[in-house]
Amino acid sequence: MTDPAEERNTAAPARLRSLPTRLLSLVTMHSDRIVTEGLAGADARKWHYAVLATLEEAGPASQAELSRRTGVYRSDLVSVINELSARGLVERAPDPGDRRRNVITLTGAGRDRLRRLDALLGSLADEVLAPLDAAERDQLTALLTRLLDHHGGHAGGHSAPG
Amino acid sequence: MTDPAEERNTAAPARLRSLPTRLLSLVTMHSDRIVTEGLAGADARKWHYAVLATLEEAGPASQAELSRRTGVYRSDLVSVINELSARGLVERAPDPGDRRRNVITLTGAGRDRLRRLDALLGSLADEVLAPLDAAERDQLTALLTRLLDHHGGHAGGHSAPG
DNA sequence: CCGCTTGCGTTAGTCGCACTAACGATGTAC
DNA sequence: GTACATCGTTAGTGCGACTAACGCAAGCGG
Repeated sequence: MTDPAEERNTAAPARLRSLPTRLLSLVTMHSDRIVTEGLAGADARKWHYAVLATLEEAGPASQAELSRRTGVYRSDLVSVINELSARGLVERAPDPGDRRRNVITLTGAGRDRLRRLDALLGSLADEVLAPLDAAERDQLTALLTRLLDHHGGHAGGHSAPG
Repeated sequence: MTDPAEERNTAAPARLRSLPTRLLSLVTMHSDRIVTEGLAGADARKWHYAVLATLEEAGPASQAELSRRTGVYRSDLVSVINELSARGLVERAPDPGDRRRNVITLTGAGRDRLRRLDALLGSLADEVLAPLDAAERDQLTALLTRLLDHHGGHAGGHSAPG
Protein backbone atom coordinates (compact mmCIF):
# COMPACT_ATOMS: atom_id res chain seq x y z
CA MET A 1 0.00 0.00 0.00
CA THR A 2 0.97 3.55 -0.39
CA ASP A 3 1.53 5.09 2.90
CA PRO A 4 0.34 8.19 4.56
CA ALA A 5 -1.31 9.24 1.39
CA GLU A 6 -4.49 7.31 1.66
CA GLU A 7 -5.88 9.73 4.16
CA ARG A 8 -3.51 12.58 4.20
CA ASN A 9 -3.52 15.28 6.81
CA THR A 10 -6.46 13.67 8.44
CA ALA A 11 -5.79 15.43 11.65
CA ALA A 12 -2.85 17.71 11.03
CA PRO A 13 -2.17 19.89 14.05
CA ALA A 14 -3.37 23.44 13.89
CA ARG A 15 0.18 24.74 13.97
CA LEU A 16 1.11 22.88 10.85
CA ARG A 17 -2.06 23.81 9.06
CA SER A 18 -1.51 27.49 9.60
CA LEU A 19 2.17 27.63 8.74
CA PRO A 20 2.29 29.61 5.50
CA THR A 21 5.53 28.10 4.30
CA ARG A 22 4.12 24.63 4.78
CA LEU A 23 0.90 25.56 3.07
CA LEU A 24 2.92 26.73 0.12
CA SER A 25 4.84 23.48 -0.04
CA LEU A 26 1.77 21.30 0.20
CA VAL A 27 -0.34 23.22 -2.26
CA THR A 28 2.54 23.38 -4.71
CA MET A 29 3.10 19.69 -4.42
CA HIS A 30 -0.45 19.03 -5.51
CA SER A 31 -0.30 21.68 -8.16
CA ASP A 32 2.96 20.39 -9.58
CA ARG A 33 1.66 16.89 -9.69
CA ILE A 34 -1.46 17.91 -11.55
CA VAL A 35 0.52 19.97 -14.02
CA THR A 36 3.27 17.41 -14.53
CA GLU A 37 0.85 14.56 -15.07
CA GLY A 38 -1.34 16.65 -17.31
CA LEU A 39 1.60 17.66 -19.45
CA ALA A 40 2.95 14.13 -19.49
CA GLY A 41 -0.33 13.06 -21.00
CA ALA A 42 0.39 15.48 -23.83
CA ASP A 43 3.97 14.29 -24.23
CA ALA A 44 5.33 17.50 -22.76
CA ARG A 45 7.07 18.80 -19.69
CA LYS A 46 6.95 22.05 -17.83
CA TRP A 47 10.11 23.31 -19.41
CA HIS A 48 8.91 22.58 -22.87
CA TYR A 49 6.18 25.07 -22.37
CA ALA A 50 8.46 27.60 -20.77
CA VAL A 51 10.87 27.45 -23.67
CA LEU A 52 8.21 27.54 -26.36
CA ALA A 53 6.42 30.46 -24.75
CA THR A 54 9.65 32.38 -24.36
CA LEU A 55 10.58 31.78 -27.95
CA GLU A 56 7.28 33.04 -29.18
CA GLU A 57 7.30 36.15 -27.07
CA ALA A 58 10.91 37.15 -27.45
CA GLY A 59 11.89 35.51 -30.70
CA PRO A 60 14.82 33.22 -31.49
CA ALA A 61 17.54 33.09 -28.88
CA SER A 62 20.67 31.25 -27.86
CA GLN A 63 20.42 28.50 -25.27
CA ALA A 64 22.15 30.62 -22.69
CA GLU A 65 19.63 33.37 -23.19
CA LEU A 66 16.76 30.93 -22.96
CA SER A 67 18.28 29.71 -19.76
CA ARG A 68 18.26 33.19 -18.31
CA ARG A 69 14.74 33.89 -19.40
CA THR A 70 13.15 30.65 -18.28
CA GLY A 71 15.22 29.93 -15.19
CA VAL A 72 16.14 26.51 -16.53
CA TYR A 73 19.80 25.71 -16.05
CA ARG A 74 21.99 25.81 -19.09
CA SER A 75 22.93 22.19 -18.46
CA ASP A 76 19.36 20.98 -18.23
CA LEU A 77 18.31 23.04 -21.20
CA VAL A 78 20.36 20.84 -23.49
CA SER A 79 18.04 17.88 -23.15
CA VAL A 80 14.97 20.08 -23.31
CA ILE A 81 16.09 21.46 -26.66
CA ASN A 82 16.95 17.95 -27.74
CA GLU A 83 13.44 16.81 -27.01
CA LEU A 84 11.80 19.82 -28.59
CA SER A 85 13.82 19.59 -31.75
CA ALA A 86 13.28 15.84 -31.95
CA ARG A 87 9.58 16.64 -32.06
CA GLY A 88 10.14 19.32 -34.66
CA LEU A 89 8.90 22.08 -32.40
CA VAL A 90 12.11 24.11 -32.49
CA GLU A 91 15.15 24.24 -34.68
CA ARG A 92 18.67 24.30 -33.38
CA ALA A 93 21.16 25.89 -35.72
CA PRO A 94 24.66 27.25 -35.21
CA ASP A 95 24.80 31.03 -34.97
CA PRO A 96 26.79 32.28 -37.96
CA GLY A 97 27.61 35.49 -36.11
CA ASP A 98 28.98 33.76 -33.02
CA ARG A 99 30.08 30.20 -33.49
CA ARG A 100 29.85 29.40 -29.81
CA ARG A 101 26.12 29.78 -29.91
CA ASN A 102 23.14 27.89 -31.22
CA VAL A 103 20.15 29.80 -32.41
CA ILE A 104 16.91 28.22 -31.30
CA THR A 105 13.93 29.03 -33.47
CA LEU A 106 10.28 28.22 -33.02
CA THR A 107 8.82 26.24 -35.91
CA GLY A 108 5.24 26.32 -37.17
CA ALA A 109 4.58 23.03 -35.43
CA GLY A 110 6.06 24.53 -32.29
CA ARG A 111 3.63 27.40 -32.49
CA ASP A 112 0.74 24.99 -32.87
CA ARG A 113 1.92 22.93 -29.96
CA LEU A 114 2.22 26.05 -27.89
CA ARG A 115 -1.41 26.86 -28.58
CA ARG A 116 -2.48 23.49 -27.35
CA LEU A 117 -0.28 23.64 -24.31
CA ASP A 118 -1.69 27.06 -23.52
CA ALA A 119 -5.17 25.61 -23.51
CA LEU A 120 -4.09 22.56 -21.57
CA LEU A 121 -2.28 24.55 -18.93
CA GLY A 122 -5.28 26.80 -18.64
CA SER A 123 -7.51 23.89 -17.82
CA LEU A 124 -4.95 22.41 -15.46
CA ALA A 125 -4.73 25.73 -13.66
CA ASP A 126 -8.51 25.69 -13.46
CA GLU A 127 -8.31 22.32 -11.82
CA VAL A 128 -5.78 23.54 -9.30
CA LEU A 129 -7.66 26.72 -8.53
CA ALA A 130 -11.07 25.11 -8.67
CA PRO A 131 -12.30 26.27 -5.29
CA LEU A 132 -11.48 29.92 -5.95
CA ASP A 133 -13.57 32.36 -7.92
CA ALA A 134 -12.07 34.74 -10.45
CA ALA A 135 -11.45 37.56 -8.00
CA GLU A 136 -9.75 35.24 -5.56
CA ARG A 137 -7.56 33.80 -8.27
CA ASP A 138 -6.45 37.28 -9.17
CA GLN A 139 -5.76 37.97 -5.52
CA LEU A 140 -3.66 34.87 -5.21
CA THR A 141 -1.75 35.62 -8.38
CA ALA A 142 -1.08 39.16 -7.25
CA LEU A 143 0.16 38.07 -3.85
CA LEU A 144 2.41 35.39 -5.31
CA THR A 145 3.76 37.80 -7.89
CA ARG A 146 4.76 40.22 -5.20
CA LEU A 147 6.50 37.50 -3.26
CA LEU A 148 8.29 36.34 -6.35
CA ASP A 149 9.40 39.83 -7.32
CA HIS A 150 10.70 40.43 -3.86
CA HIS A 151 12.78 37.30 -3.74
CA GLY A 152 13.27 36.63 -7.39
CA GLY A 153 14.80 39.98 -8.16
CA HIS A 154 18.11 39.40 -6.53
CA ALA A 155 19.53 36.11 -7.72
CA GLY A 156 18.57 32.57 -6.97
CA GLY A 157 19.69 32.72 -3.40
CA HIS A 158 23.36 31.94 -3.34
CA SER A 159 25.47 34.63 -4.85
CA ALA A 160 28.38 32.84 -3.26
CA PRO A 161 28.16 29.35 -4.69
CA GLY A 162 31.00 28.07 -2.59
CA MET B 1 29.75 29.89 -12.14
CA THR B 2 26.22 29.18 -11.23
CA ASP B 3 24.00 29.41 -14.16
CA PRO B 4 20.77 31.12 -14.83
CA ALA B 5 20.49 32.08 -11.25
CA GLU B 6 22.63 35.15 -11.25
CA GLU B 7 19.89 37.21 -12.80
CA ARG B 8 16.88 35.03 -12.73
CA ASN B 9 13.70 35.78 -14.59
CA THR B 10 15.21 38.94 -15.88
CA ALA B 11 12.78 39.09 -18.70
CA ALA B 12 10.44 36.20 -18.22
CA PRO B 13 7.60 36.34 -20.72
CA ALA B 14 4.30 37.67 -19.52
CA ARG B 15 2.65 34.32 -20.02
CA LEU B 16 5.04 32.60 -17.67
CA ARG B 17 4.86 35.34 -15.11
CA SER B 18 1.10 35.13 -14.87
CA LEU B 19 0.75 31.38 -14.80
CA PRO B 20 -0.49 30.64 -11.30
CA THR B 21 0.89 27.12 -11.17
CA ARG B 22 4.30 28.40 -12.14
CA LEU B 23 4.10 31.20 -9.61
CA LEU B 24 3.37 28.65 -6.96
CA SER B 25 6.37 26.56 -7.95
CA LEU B 26 8.76 29.46 -8.03
CA VAL B 27 7.63 31.07 -4.82
CA THR B 28 7.67 27.73 -3.05
CA MET B 29 11.15 27.05 -4.29
CA HIS B 30 12.39 30.21 -2.64
CA SER B 31 10.34 29.63 0.44
CA ASP B 32 11.53 26.07 0.83
CA ARG B 33 15.11 27.10 0.43
CA ILE B 34 14.83 29.77 3.08
CA VAL B 35 13.11 27.41 5.48
CA THR B 36 15.42 24.47 4.81
CA GLU B 37 18.55 26.53 5.21
CA GLY B 38 17.22 28.27 8.26
CA LEU B 39 16.37 25.00 9.91
CA ALA B 40 19.67 23.46 8.89
CA GLY B 41 21.37 26.26 10.78
CA ALA B 42 19.52 25.05 13.86
CA ASP B 43 20.38 21.40 13.22
CA ALA B 44 16.82 20.61 12.24
CA ARG B 45 14.75 19.72 9.25
CA LYS B 46 11.20 20.38 8.25
CA TRP B 47 10.03 16.96 9.29
CA HIS B 48 11.54 17.37 12.73
CA TYR B 49 9.29 20.28 13.37
CA ALA B 50 6.25 18.55 11.94
CA VAL B 51 6.76 15.55 14.16
CA LEU B 52 7.50 17.53 17.30
CA ALA B 53 4.50 19.78 16.79
CA THR B 54 2.22 16.85 16.16
CA LEU B 55 3.45 15.09 19.26
CA GLU B 56 2.82 18.10 21.41
CA GLU B 57 -0.63 18.71 20.08
CA ALA B 58 -1.91 15.18 19.91
CA GLY B 59 0.24 13.39 22.45
CA PRO B 60 2.35 10.23 22.08
CA ALA B 61 1.64 8.18 19.00
CA SER B 62 2.88 5.28 16.97
CA GLN B 63 5.05 5.94 13.95
CA ALA B 64 2.28 4.96 11.58
CA GLU B 65 -0.03 7.44 13.21
CA LEU B 66 2.59 10.17 13.05
CA SER B 67 2.97 9.35 9.41
CA ARG B 68 -0.72 9.90 8.80
CA ARG B 69 -0.81 13.11 10.73
CA THR B 70 2.27 14.74 9.28
CA GLY B 71 2.15 13.38 5.76
CA VAL B 72 5.65 11.96 6.09
CA TYR B 73 5.96 8.48 4.68
CA ARG B 74 6.28 5.65 7.12
CA SER B 75 9.57 4.72 5.52
CA ASP B 76 11.06 8.19 5.79
CA LEU B 77 9.78 8.64 9.28
CA VAL B 78 12.18 6.02 10.55
CA SER B 79 15.23 8.19 10.06
CA VAL B 80 13.43 11.26 11.35
CA ILE B 81 12.65 9.48 14.59
CA ASN B 82 16.22 8.20 14.67
CA GLU B 83 17.54 11.72 14.46
CA LEU B 84 15.10 13.12 16.96
CA SER B 85 15.76 10.41 19.49
CA ALA B 86 19.51 10.69 18.97
CA ARG B 87 19.13 14.31 20.01
CA GLY B 88 17.00 13.31 22.98
CA LEU B 89 13.97 15.17 21.70
CA VAL B 90 11.69 12.16 21.57
CA GLU B 91 11.69 8.69 23.04
CA ARG B 92 11.00 5.56 21.08
CA ALA B 93 9.66 2.72 23.15
CA PRO B 94 7.86 -0.50 22.23
CA ASP B 95 4.14 -0.36 22.83
CA PRO B 96 3.33 -2.92 25.54
CA GLY B 97 -0.26 -3.14 24.34
CA ASP B 98 0.64 -3.88 20.72
CA ARG B 99 4.07 -5.24 20.15
CA ARG B 100 4.12 -4.21 16.51
CA ARG B 101 4.19 -0.58 17.47
CA ASN B 102 6.58 1.91 18.90
CA VAL B 103 5.28 4.66 21.06
CA ILE B 104 6.93 7.97 20.34
CA THR B 105 6.92 10.42 23.21
CA LEU B 106 7.99 14.02 23.35
CA THR B 107 10.66 14.69 25.97
CA GLY B 108 11.22 17.87 27.91
CA ALA B 109 14.12 18.72 25.68
CA GLY B 110 11.87 18.10 22.72
CA ARG B 111 9.37 20.57 24.06
CA ASP B 112 12.10 23.14 24.50
CA ARG B 113 13.39 22.56 21.03
CA LEU B 114 9.88 22.90 19.68
CA ARG B 115 9.62 26.33 21.29
CA ARG B 116 12.76 27.47 19.58
CA LEU B 117 11.74 26.02 16.25
CA ASP B 118 8.40 27.76 16.57
CA ALA B 119 10.17 31.06 16.95
CA LEU B 120 12.63 30.29 14.21
CA LEU B 121 9.96 29.25 11.76
CA GLY B 122 8.03 32.36 12.61
CA SER B 123 10.92 34.55 11.66
CA LEU B 124 11.61 32.52 8.54
CA ALA B 125 7.99 32.91 7.53
CA ASP B 126 8.41 36.63 8.12
CA GLU B 127 11.31 36.61 5.76
CA VAL B 128 9.36 34.80 3.09
CA LEU B 129 6.30 36.99 3.48
CA ALA B 130 8.27 40.18 3.97
CA PRO B 131 6.57 42.21 1.25
CA LEU B 132 3.08 41.47 2.55
CA ASP B 133 1.32 43.19 5.41
CA ALA B 134 -0.62 41.30 8.05
CA ALA B 135 -3.94 41.40 6.21
CA GLU B 136 -2.36 40.17 3.02
CA ARG B 137 -0.65 37.35 4.82
CA ASP B 138 -3.96 36.26 6.22
CA GLN B 139 -5.46 36.46 2.78
CA LEU B 140 -2.73 34.31 1.33
CA THR B 141 -3.01 31.78 4.11
CA ALA B 142 -6.76 31.61 3.70
CA LEU B 143 -6.52 31.10 -0.05
CA LEU B 144 -3.87 28.42 0.28
CA THR B 145 -5.82 26.68 2.99
CA ARG B 146 -8.85 26.45 0.78
CA LEU B 147 -6.78 25.03 -2.04
CA LEU B 148 -5.22 22.51 0.28
CA ASP B 149 -8.53 21.43 1.74
CA HIS B 150 -9.97 20.99 -1.68
CA HIS B 151 -7.17 18.80 -2.94
CA GLY B 152 -5.82 17.44 0.28
CA GLY B 153 -9.08 15.94 1.42
CA HIS B 154 -9.20 13.07 -0.97
CA ALA B 155 -5.93 11.19 -0.86
CA GLY B 156 -2.52 12.06 -2.12
CA GLY B 157 -3.38 11.59 -5.70
CA HIS B 158 -3.26 7.92 -6.46
CA SER B 159 -5.90 5.97 -4.66
CA ALA B 160 -5.02 3.06 -6.92
CA PRO B 161 -1.37 2.40 -6.21
CA GLY B 162 -1.10 -0.50 -8.56
C1' DC C 1 -5.59 -24.55 16.66
C1' DC C 2 -4.50 -22.90 11.91
C1' DG C 3 -4.43 -20.14 7.88
C1' DC C 4 -5.52 -15.54 5.99
C1' DT C 5 -5.48 -10.90 6.00
C1' DT C 6 -4.13 -6.50 7.82
C1' DG C 7 -1.12 -3.15 10.15
C1' DC C 8 3.47 -2.10 11.87
C1' DG C 9 8.56 -0.81 11.61
C1' DT C 10 12.41 -1.13 8.77
C1' DT C 11 15.55 -1.54 4.66
C1' DA C 12 16.59 -0.70 0.12
C1' DG C 13 15.96 1.40 -3.99
C1' DT C 14 13.78 4.26 -7.91
C1' DC C 15 12.79 8.64 -10.17
C1' DG C 16 12.86 13.40 -11.10
C1' DC C 17 14.68 17.83 -10.13
C1' DA C 18 17.62 21.70 -8.62
C1' DC C 19 22.21 22.44 -8.72
C1' DT C 20 27.60 22.09 -9.34
C1' DA C 21 31.88 21.17 -11.80
C1' DA C 22 34.56 20.75 -15.51
C1' DC C 23 35.81 20.52 -20.51
C1' DG C 24 36.70 22.05 -25.26
C1' DA C 25 35.76 25.59 -28.43
C1' DT C 26 35.05 30.21 -29.33
C1' DG C 27 34.84 35.15 -28.68
C1' DT C 28 36.64 39.58 -26.22
C1' DA C 29 39.84 42.82 -23.74
C1' DC C 30 44.18 44.60 -22.78
C1' DG D 1 48.95 37.36 -28.00
C1' DT D 2 47.98 36.17 -23.75
C1' DA D 3 44.39 36.20 -20.12
C1' DC D 4 39.72 35.95 -19.29
C1' DA D 5 34.65 35.30 -20.17
C1' DT D 6 30.90 32.89 -22.57
C1' DC D 7 28.65 29.03 -24.83
C1' DG D 8 27.09 24.24 -25.37
C1' DT D 9 27.68 19.92 -23.45
C1' DT D 10 28.65 15.94 -20.28
C1' DA D 11 28.74 13.98 -15.93
C1' DG D 12 27.62 13.80 -11.41
C1' DT D 13 25.70 15.18 -6.57
C1' DG D 14 22.14 15.57 -3.16
C1' DC D 15 17.62 15.57 -1.76
C1' DG D 16 12.78 14.72 -1.44
C1' DA D 17 8.75 12.10 -2.85
C1' DC D 18 7.47 7.70 -3.56
C1' DT D 19 7.44 2.23 -4.17
C1' DA D 20 8.48 -2.62 -2.99
C1' DA D 21 9.29 -6.01 -0.07
C1' DC D 22 10.81 -8.10 4.26
C1' DG D 23 9.71 -10.11 9.06
C1' DC D 24 6.79 -9.68 12.76
C1' DA D 25 2.65 -9.20 15.41
C1' DA D 26 -2.40 -8.91 15.85
C1' DG D 27 -7.19 -10.12 14.66
C1' DC D 28 -10.59 -12.94 12.47
C1' DG D 29 -12.93 -17.14 10.28
C1' DG D 30 -13.22 -21.65 10.25
